[in-house]
Amino acid sequence: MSGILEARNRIAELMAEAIKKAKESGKLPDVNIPEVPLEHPQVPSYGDYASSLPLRLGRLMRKSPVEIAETILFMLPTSPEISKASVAAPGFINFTLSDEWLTGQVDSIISDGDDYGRLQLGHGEKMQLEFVSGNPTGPLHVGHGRGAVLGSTLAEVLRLVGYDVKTEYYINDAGSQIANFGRSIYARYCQTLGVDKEMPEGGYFGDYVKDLAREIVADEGRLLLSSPEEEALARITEIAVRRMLDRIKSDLKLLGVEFDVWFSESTLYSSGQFDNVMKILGEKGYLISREGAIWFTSSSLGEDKDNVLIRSDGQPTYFASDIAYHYNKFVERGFDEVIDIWGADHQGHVSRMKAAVAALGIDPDRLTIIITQMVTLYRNNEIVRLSKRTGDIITLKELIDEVGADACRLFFLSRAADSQMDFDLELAKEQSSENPVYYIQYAHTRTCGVLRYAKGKGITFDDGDTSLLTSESELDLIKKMVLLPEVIEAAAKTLEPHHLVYYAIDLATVFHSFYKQCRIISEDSKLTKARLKLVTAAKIVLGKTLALMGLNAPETM
RNA sequence: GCGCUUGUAGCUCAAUUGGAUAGAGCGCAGCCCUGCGGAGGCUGAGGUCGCGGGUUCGAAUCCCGCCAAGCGCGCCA
Repeated sequence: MSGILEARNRIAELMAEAIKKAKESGKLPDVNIPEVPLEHPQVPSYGDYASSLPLRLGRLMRKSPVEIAETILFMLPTSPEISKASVAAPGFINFTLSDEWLTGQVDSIISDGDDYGRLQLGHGEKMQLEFVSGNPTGPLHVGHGRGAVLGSTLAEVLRLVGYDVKTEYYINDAGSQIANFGRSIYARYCQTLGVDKEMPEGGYFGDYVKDLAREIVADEGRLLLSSPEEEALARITEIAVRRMLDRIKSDLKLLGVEFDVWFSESTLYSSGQFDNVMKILGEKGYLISREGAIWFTSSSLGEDKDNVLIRSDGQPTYFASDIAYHYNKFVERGFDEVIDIWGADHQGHVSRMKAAVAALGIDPDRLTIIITQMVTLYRNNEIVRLSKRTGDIITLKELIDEVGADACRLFFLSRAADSQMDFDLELAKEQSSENPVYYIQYAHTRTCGVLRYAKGKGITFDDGDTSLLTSESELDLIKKMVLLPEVIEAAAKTLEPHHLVYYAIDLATVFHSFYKQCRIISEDSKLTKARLKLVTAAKIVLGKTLALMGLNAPETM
């Protein structure tokens, strides 16, 4: 366990011990004590941790919270982590971490190195994280980018805290939309070769469809015109989907997002898993035949209506294959927990998916669905819906090309998933020099610069004594560095990695402030060595935070 | 109409999940280079936390009711 969490636990233990002793000696009534709450006071002068436990015990114990707090404080054992504990109205106990403990953490961070922040929360539990999963019928758009950044960051965080995480992209390569896409490509293919062929109704009219058709013409020539239409259609669909997927993969790679598994929907059918799951649902009595279709009786599970699984034309719906897919995740592949990240347009699907999982006899609490709200693009305060270049919807690639991958990631990451976000393209570019991403990265390059300079001067500092770090800006920096494990813990528990962004900005701020305040390499060789250790540790923490967010940690800028 | 999500500084967003004086970036008004990288540091102005009730020691946070925005409500995915 990392330092700060040990210290925090220690404080909770000390309090529990104090209360126990107070109860035994009759100074406090014998009531059950809830878990000790510990938080960071808003005002730094109050201390590093505060507990409101006395306030909560007030009613239970029928005593004034201040009195309870004073009794606990009186009984509180001393501990090297804590230099000061005090009572504050209306019933808080405030704790200050000792300078000795804090400066000792610098050495501890250095020895942890890249493992700094590693926790054991997951205990190797098998967890699957599915995200993006955009249909291979078109390029990824901006909203997919948000899910991609959230998902990939979450995966890193959850791995770091001890989950066995697999990331997965579900490829909807079966069903009516794929058929429709194939017919659209086929029509464009024919048209490109001067053969009259109408686009299907509700087909894909984007320019990328024409581009794809032209690519296929370039590769295959007129060959497919001579095949029977059904055969040509199948072949063209296959080629087009593969090409679309390649493009999706490369767009994601630009954002630094890669997947462990690309799962094909059509394998659910070819392997018989789909039929098996339908059979199970039928045996459990959740299927009903009505109006020529087969329905999932979700209303019996508290949903507001039933849902069609097999259409009257015999074709399964997307929902049906998604049920089979989730059965595959939990039962066939044995994931303990599954997290799906979906766009806002899928939120109507959430509760019925959970109902379906429950119907299959799987505890629906093992499935967590995160909905990311919409991204609205702006340019100079005007909403941008369509790309000037193609006239189509703005693609993820265009966004990355325009603002850069790091800025793109940081921006997407800095908003909680459930709040809609506005993304002003001009602002993102204009501010590029003032952008938080550069501010954070610059802090990292500064650590590198100093360490380079020290190395050039032949300074070694393995024997540096960190207890010499006593100035306010040094201790403020250490206090912030020490918090990373707590931030990671919070991000993992709430599945909200946006905390990392705010932490990174705070960390960069205290580092820049320290850098301004303290001359690192000076005539005082002992202090120089101590400060170089501090800079080394700061580099580790900044680097780790950037890496977790999937941002570059440049040595120079 | 029903469901989900959101409403916090001029703008974009946080708030350790019920805690003490609600914070940051941008923007705005100033100040700081005799420094290892100024892509930096420091200071200031700016808030009825959408509105109204309620719950309790304590509410931006929980409950109820309004108002507003986004997304759903298909034998599309």
